[in-house]
Amino acid sequence: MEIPFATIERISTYLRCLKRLKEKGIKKVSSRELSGFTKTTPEQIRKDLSYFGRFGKTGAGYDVSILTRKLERILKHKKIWNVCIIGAGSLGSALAKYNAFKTEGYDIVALFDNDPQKIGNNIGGKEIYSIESFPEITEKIGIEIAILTVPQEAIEEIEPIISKSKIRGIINFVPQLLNIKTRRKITTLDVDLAQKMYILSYLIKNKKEE
Amino acid sequence: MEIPFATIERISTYLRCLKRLKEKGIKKVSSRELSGFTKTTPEQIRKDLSYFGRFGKTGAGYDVSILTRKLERILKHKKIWNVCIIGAGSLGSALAKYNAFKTEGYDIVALFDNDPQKIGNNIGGKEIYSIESFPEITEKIGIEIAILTVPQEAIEEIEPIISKSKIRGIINFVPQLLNIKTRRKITTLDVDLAQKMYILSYLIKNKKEE
DNA sequence: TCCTGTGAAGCAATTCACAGCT
DNA sequence: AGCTGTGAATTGCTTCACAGGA
Repeated sequence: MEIPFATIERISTYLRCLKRLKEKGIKKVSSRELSGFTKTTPEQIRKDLSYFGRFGKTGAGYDVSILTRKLERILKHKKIWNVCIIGAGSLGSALAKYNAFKTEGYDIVALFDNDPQKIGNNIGGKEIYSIESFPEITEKIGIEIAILTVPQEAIEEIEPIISKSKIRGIINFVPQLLNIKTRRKITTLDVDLAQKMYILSYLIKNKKEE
Repeated sequence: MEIPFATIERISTYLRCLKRLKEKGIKKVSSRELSGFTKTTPEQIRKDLSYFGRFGKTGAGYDVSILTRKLERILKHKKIWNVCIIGAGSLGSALAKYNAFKTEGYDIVALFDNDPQKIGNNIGGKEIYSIESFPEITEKIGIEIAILTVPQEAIEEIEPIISKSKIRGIINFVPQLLNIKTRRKITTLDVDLAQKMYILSYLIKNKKEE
């Protein structure tokens, strides 16, 4: 069965909420309660979960711990993913320091740049390596996910280097699609912040009055 | 007619591509050519555009300049939007320096923080103001969009302050939904980077072999 | 001939409604 | 009574196929 992409997006939201509930010591949650923390309906939550199995108890809702574990297993087949950042500019450096993903099991362990001035420096305890050593270093450390934050002009130089490596996934902050050959080989997810701005201003303009 | 959200997302991608083409001096583009820069089909592009009008010439494609202008008008009813950043931590500061939106007409002009140490400082030429002065300053400067990059714990303190202001749109990097009252009043767009990580690892795991 | 614009068809996702468990 | 899980109905989106203009 083909699982809708939107379902995957929502599942990761549910997981985030469940983790919060768990921290708060809450043991049980119903689809109705969970929907209060998201923009979805209880039916949608149950349908989404049903793609992957039966996790609830009829009449009683879901066990927070169990559901958390199950959803984690659905979304992550490794407990810890090593992640690197390509492009140690302001955004790349910030993400390295920010490191909001570590608690979720995505650990930023290295940065790469082509600026000799930067190479060897440390950002938030992570070393900046030369982009030339990308394939070796990533393989040695066991990095399979890269966050791409290079300037747009650098994209063409970078792509073949990534392509040669063992990288399996890219989060791409560069406002340009990687070429089709790269995308076929490596799963890429585009995050275009300028696009978000456009969308937001459209939504503001066309906000429904209530 | 109700315009699909996905259409709005794609339209902003088309706009980005058109701007690039314009810079390169390209005058004409067909839906087929444009689809080469996106993940869409020519039919989808034509359908998306048809929600808003007829912009092409049969047999000849689209005039890049004209279409750019039209799409900009669809997505932005103001030429320049002033934007502020709430939370001058590493992510907020990076976005202020990064400023990739300026060329798109979204200009970051101020930051806000609650740390007395930071207030008065300058980041990329933008002053950091006290969060207490948020409603006055934003109104004075004419800021209608805020980028929210505060730590999660600060959310509850921040929300009533934003609510009291003239802010109309929020790009929310905090991995938590704002409360429904705020969301009804202010258009919010959530950008959860940890969620992207989860989605990426799911996609890696379930990548279709070809 | 080439390309746009668009109804109609086809497909996919969401919502409904209820059976069944506790 | 309260809640899950899920076929069926519905809604919404995308793709098809073609009329019509340059």
